[in-house]
Amino acid sequence: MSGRKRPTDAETEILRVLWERGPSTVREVHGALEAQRGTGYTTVLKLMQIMAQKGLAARDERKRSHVYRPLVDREGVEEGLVGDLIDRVFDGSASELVVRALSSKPASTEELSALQAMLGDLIAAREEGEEEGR
Amino acid sequence: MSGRKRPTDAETEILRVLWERGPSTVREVHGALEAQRGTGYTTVLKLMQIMAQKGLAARDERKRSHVYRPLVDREGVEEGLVGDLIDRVFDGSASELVVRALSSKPASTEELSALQAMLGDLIAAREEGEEEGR
DNA sequence: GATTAAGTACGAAGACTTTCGTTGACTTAA
DNA sequence: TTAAGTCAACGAAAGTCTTCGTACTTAATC
Repeated sequence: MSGRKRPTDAETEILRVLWERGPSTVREVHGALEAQRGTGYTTVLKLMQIMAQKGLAARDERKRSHVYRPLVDREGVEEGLVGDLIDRVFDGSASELVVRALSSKPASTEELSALQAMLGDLIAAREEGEEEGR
Repeated sequence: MSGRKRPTDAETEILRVLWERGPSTVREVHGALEAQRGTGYTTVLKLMQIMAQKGLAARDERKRSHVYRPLVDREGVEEGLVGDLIDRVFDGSASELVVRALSSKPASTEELSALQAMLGDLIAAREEGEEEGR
């Protein structure tokens, strides 16, 4: 098995920086992070070392400042985190979670329309597949 | 401030039982839980004591077996958990989370249709409100 | 060469979660 | 009235997460 368990909060935060920036040094990640949070440099360093150990990231040690890159892809991690929440809290029902998501963080009307269209496409695709199956 | 922080995994699991069953004793919660997980009785007891202390639940000590009831409502906790994930992982965008949710746990076609209809209602409601504003 | 700066490595502390054993009190049945 | 069962209360242990101080190394600068 590879990255089965969900990354911790701090790890997720760092992964987001790595996904955003691409391969980065500890200093760069720390710089990106301290804008929002006031974490110390060695804290970020330690976390990234642990992440490398866990297989969440790999590091290139050729340069003096090691360069870290994510070893897990964004989509997969996001799906894992959401899926875990769905299982733990919403009894496995994605649509229950969607309902709560929209009441928690109301989306713009444009986003809602886009979502609606996306659902329409999904449904249409399924109906097509169904017809082919006959 | 009341229940600001998100409940832990174990706490959430117990809250779900309390929401489902209504006010319950430790034994009852333990019974409902051990079907899925093999947690010991005293573990559940301790967790529920902590939850009472944190203000997540209240207990009635009049009977010998104390009866616990949830002090936080399900919708609010669910919104908190989802909202937290949206903030931490999806940059505050609910629709991004929805996309991931549907790829992580594909919903049935019926559910998708229901969701689509719900979005339609939401959008319609907003357009009405907009017109009134003029 | 000596000093400063920038890095990494290490270890440990503190907080939080989860787990359970043990104890003592109370209840019921024999 | 004992014995057996049920329960709450502790306390403590183990695991995880996050944090940072300190020490060591290497590079650049004087």
